[in-house]
Amino acid sequence: MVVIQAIRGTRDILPGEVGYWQFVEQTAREILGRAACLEIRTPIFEPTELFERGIGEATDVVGKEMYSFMDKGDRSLTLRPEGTAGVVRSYIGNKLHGVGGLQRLWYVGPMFRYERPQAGRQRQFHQLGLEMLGTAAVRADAEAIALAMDILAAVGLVDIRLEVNSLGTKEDRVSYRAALVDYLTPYKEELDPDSQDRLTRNPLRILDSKVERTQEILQAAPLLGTSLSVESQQRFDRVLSLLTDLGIQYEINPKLVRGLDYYSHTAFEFQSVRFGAVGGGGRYDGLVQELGGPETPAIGWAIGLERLIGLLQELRSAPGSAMDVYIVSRGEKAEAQALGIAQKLRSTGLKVEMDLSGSAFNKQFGRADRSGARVCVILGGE
RNA sequence: GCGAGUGUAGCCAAGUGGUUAAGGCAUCGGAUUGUGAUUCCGACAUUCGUGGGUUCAAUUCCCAUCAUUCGCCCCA
Repeated sequence: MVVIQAIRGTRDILPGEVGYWQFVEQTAREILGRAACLEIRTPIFEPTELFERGIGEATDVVGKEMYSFMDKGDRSLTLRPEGTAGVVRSYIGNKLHGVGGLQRLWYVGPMFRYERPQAGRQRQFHQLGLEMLGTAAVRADAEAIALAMDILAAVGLVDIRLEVNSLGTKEDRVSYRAALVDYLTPYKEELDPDSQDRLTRNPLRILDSKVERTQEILQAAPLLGTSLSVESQQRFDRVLSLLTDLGIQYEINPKLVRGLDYYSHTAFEFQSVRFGAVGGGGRYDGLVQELGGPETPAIGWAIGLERLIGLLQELRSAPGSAMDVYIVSRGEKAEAQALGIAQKLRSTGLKVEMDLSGSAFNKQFGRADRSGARVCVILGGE
């Protein structure tokens, strides 16, 4: 028999690890719930077109990482590569904007990208995300960031660096894009091949190239900040000042450009040493309209749970719950009684494990000890 | 999609072109023992990811394939 194995890039979250997941999810649920955020559960697959229109066809996520397939009705479907597009689709389709303006929606669940697995990267991974739809308030930007930082801190990740930047408006980016292309074009031959390609396709992404020579060239390049309109700059300053008021440390990274097309104004990432970004987000004022909804400003973020938990595992052991009682029994009569007693104790709220082996007492005691139960019930005699 | 490494039991892991593939941990069975600890005995890979090739002979050499790890691209 050939053993069937998990699909490449997927993995099982085994019982020994699942405590971390429950802990993180519960922490997030509490913090977000206290902030009037409502959970939303959307399908894990959507029409391919949703992501093409929402995320942007020029992005790598859409261009080469989508997990797409045709269904029996000849429709092109895609396993969601991120959460925002689906939430926005739902927001529009269910007319959630009619419910009274602002919606703070959060979600957690699997996402899929067809890539080579690597440290901190899988084909199926999980994200926790928040989308605040229907507000352009500067305070919303700070609130969204603060909630994410609260969650990271509450699970114990204190050495996460917050990087922020402003991408300005669409118009700001158009003018910046032109300025950047003007600057880089004379150096075209010296850029790495990827960046040369991006020069026409997606110039802003050249900014976070890791190629040394490319970064040298960028030293003197114009910065996004210089192309911001006065209004955009003022808006950014107000966001920063709110963060400062909240005591949230941040670093401005003028080269921070997010990978998806829909961002504008505030963009941010939560950086770790081991994985790079464990999460990130930003404002996406144009997306809802882009997908056919009413003009709706919005901001959101997502955190990668595999990465978050990977960091957490270095800091603490798995949150778990030992049994309260371990029941040992030997002999036909005692064994028959054991089950009834176990059920009775469980009905009172105790966590009870029953030994089913029927082996010698000292063997059962050994297991009772290792179970971590505080009490051992012994049934049967010699 | 590209580059490099790895693939021997639940886990860690030695090993060699040729009779029975070390060892440790864990597990299981049993014995001893007034502590569930220790000690002792026993069990636990017809087989070395899979398929093919070279060879008189391959776990060991070659090829392919799959998986996995790390890096690039990109991102969570």
